[in-house]
Amino acid sequence: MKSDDTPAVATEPEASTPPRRRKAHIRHSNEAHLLACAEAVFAERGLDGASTAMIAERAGLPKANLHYYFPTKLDLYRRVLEDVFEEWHRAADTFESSDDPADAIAGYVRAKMALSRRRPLGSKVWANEIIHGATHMQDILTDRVKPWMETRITMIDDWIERGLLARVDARTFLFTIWALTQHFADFDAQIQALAGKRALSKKAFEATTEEVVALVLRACGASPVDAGDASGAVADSGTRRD
Amino acid sequence: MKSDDTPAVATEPEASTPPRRRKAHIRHSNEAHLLACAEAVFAERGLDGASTAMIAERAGLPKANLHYYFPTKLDLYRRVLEDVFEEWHRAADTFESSDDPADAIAGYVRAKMALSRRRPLGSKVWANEIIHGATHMQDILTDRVKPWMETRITMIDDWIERGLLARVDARTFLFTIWALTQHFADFDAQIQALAGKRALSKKAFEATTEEVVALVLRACGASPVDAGDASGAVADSGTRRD
DNA sequence: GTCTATATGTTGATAGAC
DNA sequence: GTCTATCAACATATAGAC
Repeated sequence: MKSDDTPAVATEPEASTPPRRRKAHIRHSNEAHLLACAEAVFAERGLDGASTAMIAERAGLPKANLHYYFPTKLDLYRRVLEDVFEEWHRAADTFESSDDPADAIAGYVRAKMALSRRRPLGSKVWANEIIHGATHMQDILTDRVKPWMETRITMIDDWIERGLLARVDARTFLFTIWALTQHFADFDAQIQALAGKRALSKKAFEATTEEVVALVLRACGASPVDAGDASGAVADSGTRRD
Repeated sequence: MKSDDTPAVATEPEASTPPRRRKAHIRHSNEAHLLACAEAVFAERGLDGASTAMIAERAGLPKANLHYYFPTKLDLYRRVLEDVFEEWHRAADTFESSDDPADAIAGYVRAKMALSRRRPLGSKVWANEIIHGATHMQDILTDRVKPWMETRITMIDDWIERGLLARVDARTFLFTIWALTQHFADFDAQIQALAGKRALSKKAFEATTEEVVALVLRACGASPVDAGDASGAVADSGTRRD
């Protein structure tokens, strides 16, 4: 983290690559490496807190080199946001994996949790940008996220009409899934401070994932996909009345 | 917002106030006004993105005056964080308002949603700080939030053992409530972009609040407190099985 | 495609007259 | 308690030799 001499060489070009392709490869490899380092620094410090010098240092390149590949800091930031969106979008496909609501929703929640685990830094950059007004990603939200959301709302409303789901507000329900799953990436510092641990182990994260799946499925009134030990059921008193 | 001449006079001192008290009043009033302006700028831009010049300008005071009241930017930032925590802590008392889990949980969710509505900027400063590692509030988390959480976990586990709640992981369930309720403050830019609206009206926010209450109560297997039109019930097929 | 040196602006913080 | 003038440090971005 505070390394004064990170080598950070990103996949050396092969010896026998022809000149054209080698240059293209260098560009591609340096860009990818810079993007990864930028994602980390933007996640840790935010757009304003991150300096091009910090990103370049982490990448093991001189600052001028960074500006050679990405003319301005904002260009680099935009590219990071777009990358994060593309991965989110791939995970979002899970929603269509099944026509059974419990299946589809559980699958989506698991995919989102896995993403929070695998790429928490991207989630943080995204969250940070939205908190500060989403000024640099209005187009992504309007042109890409919104259309996706509209189709899923139709899907959910259809499930409700067929009696497969409780009468939830579809939009609020989708926000629920996002808020919950991304919380484990964005707020991990708080989770660690309150749980007194350094970081969640793979096993603990999987347990938490199933806990979240169960919470979400109950919240929307979909029955559990596979009955775990005691996941979906109220202890013994069923639906209580006073 | 881009006003070049915000007056921003915070409650003028009364004419007949004795000199001592008047000076004290000036200090108190200026500090409070600066804290409010700082909260807004920190929320919009983050710790690094916010400059003392911006905060001072919004407060209608020269920058040197800000540094007279708050020696460093970090001092000011810390005070904002502490203020936000104190209000959060007051809302958290709602949890103890009833021994009935549905009552207590619904009340807490409503209090948290009301806070998100009334003071979204504070929530954003808090979220921003956690995303970037919570380095300036480790003590608040450890000394104040964690003890609060431990007692509520005991409470929830007790409800579960008495069969009043589904077998949820208490910690994850509390994170669920936080993630969900704070989402409507922190991510409002995304919500507005995706809903295509400027901002949620008071009525719309209240409807969303009840939707969230219903989701949370179902998620933890507590029965609804007061049966609304169709809030807590699965449409007609009850707990479905394939 | 790489990198040293530098131009130009902004930042947090202070000095010191009022 | 107020505020103008100022400073050293650091920011983004570029010039131009290699």
